[in-house]
Amino acid sequence: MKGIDQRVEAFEGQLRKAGLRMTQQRRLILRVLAEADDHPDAKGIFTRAFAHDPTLSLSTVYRTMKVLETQGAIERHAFEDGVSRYEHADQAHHDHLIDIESGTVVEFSSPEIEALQAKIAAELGYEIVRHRLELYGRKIKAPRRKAGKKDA
Amino acid sequence: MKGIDQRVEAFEGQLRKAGLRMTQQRRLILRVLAEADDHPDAKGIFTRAFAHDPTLSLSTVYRTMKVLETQGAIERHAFEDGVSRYEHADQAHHDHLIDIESGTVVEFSSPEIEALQAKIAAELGYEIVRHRLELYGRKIKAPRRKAGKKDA
DNA sequence: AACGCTATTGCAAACCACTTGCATCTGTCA
DNA sequence: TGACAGATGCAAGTGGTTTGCAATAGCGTT
Repeated sequence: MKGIDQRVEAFEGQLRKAGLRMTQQRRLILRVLAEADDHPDAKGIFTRAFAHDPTLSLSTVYRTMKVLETQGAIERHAFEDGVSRYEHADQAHHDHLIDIESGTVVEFSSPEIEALQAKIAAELGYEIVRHRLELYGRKIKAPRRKAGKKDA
Repeated sequence: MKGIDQRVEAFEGQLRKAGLRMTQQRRLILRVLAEADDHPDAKGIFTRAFAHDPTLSLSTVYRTMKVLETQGAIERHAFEDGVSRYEHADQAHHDHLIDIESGTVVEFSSPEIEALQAKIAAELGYEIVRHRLELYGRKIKAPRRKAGKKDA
């Protein structure tokens, strides 16, 4: 991990500026998010945080996620399973490829696609405000390997 | 309209093959869908159909949509507003651009983007099963005058 | 045309993810 | 330290969608 504390700290300042408070709960949730390398949903975040503070409530998680989202600290995604999933927003823009068998989410980005999107929108008389691009696929079974390398 | 009855008829055969029945309700809902040129949600479909048959229930609409989807007769989309919206599936594949101000849905398709998606997925070791691409944007106000007063 | 089997329907209750009202608690800042 | 507005926990509420159940109605058969 790289600088979870700094992240939390930075966010605290951001909150202050908005007249909001840095509470224990928010600190905890922030930490959980910073440590997550997947895309957990509210319940998942709650579970992880609850382990550190059994007084935490699920509504606080939801409320916190809303605050974090409004502050631009996290991004919310709703994949096909319907629930909202979150990830911290301090990374470059990217889209997602979801493994329909394992649920694993892989991130990718494609400037070419983005450019095409903008072009298409423009042709239709629109300017893109945001977009949603999700690929649902399955792993391609490695086509017979010749020199026996163990696979990942 | 172009061949709503044929569509309904064709679907009836399809149902039969699956051991399912063509009921009045399904006929009605099918008709409503065929006549729709937008992307109505369950409630919308229900409202339109209810006007023709006040005994119809919302649960039947939901159940029917599920049947239709499984049979491949319609496609279900969940845009950002969260509710499921439907459209009949007898048209070419396309994606959607949603006007964030009016909610209007514009359809478009881009073989180039699809190609890029496949390429990206392949590079990640995946084959795409399906995808979701939605552009959210706002209409560009016609840039009539160039030098000077910005209206609004 | 009536029969019987079972898919389908309507209704109400259940679900689920998420939100909210309210009384209490707790950051923050003077 | 005190006061006040923001934040929390709990429970109840929402809104979209699903489901259990008894009644109904397609559809192949007689």
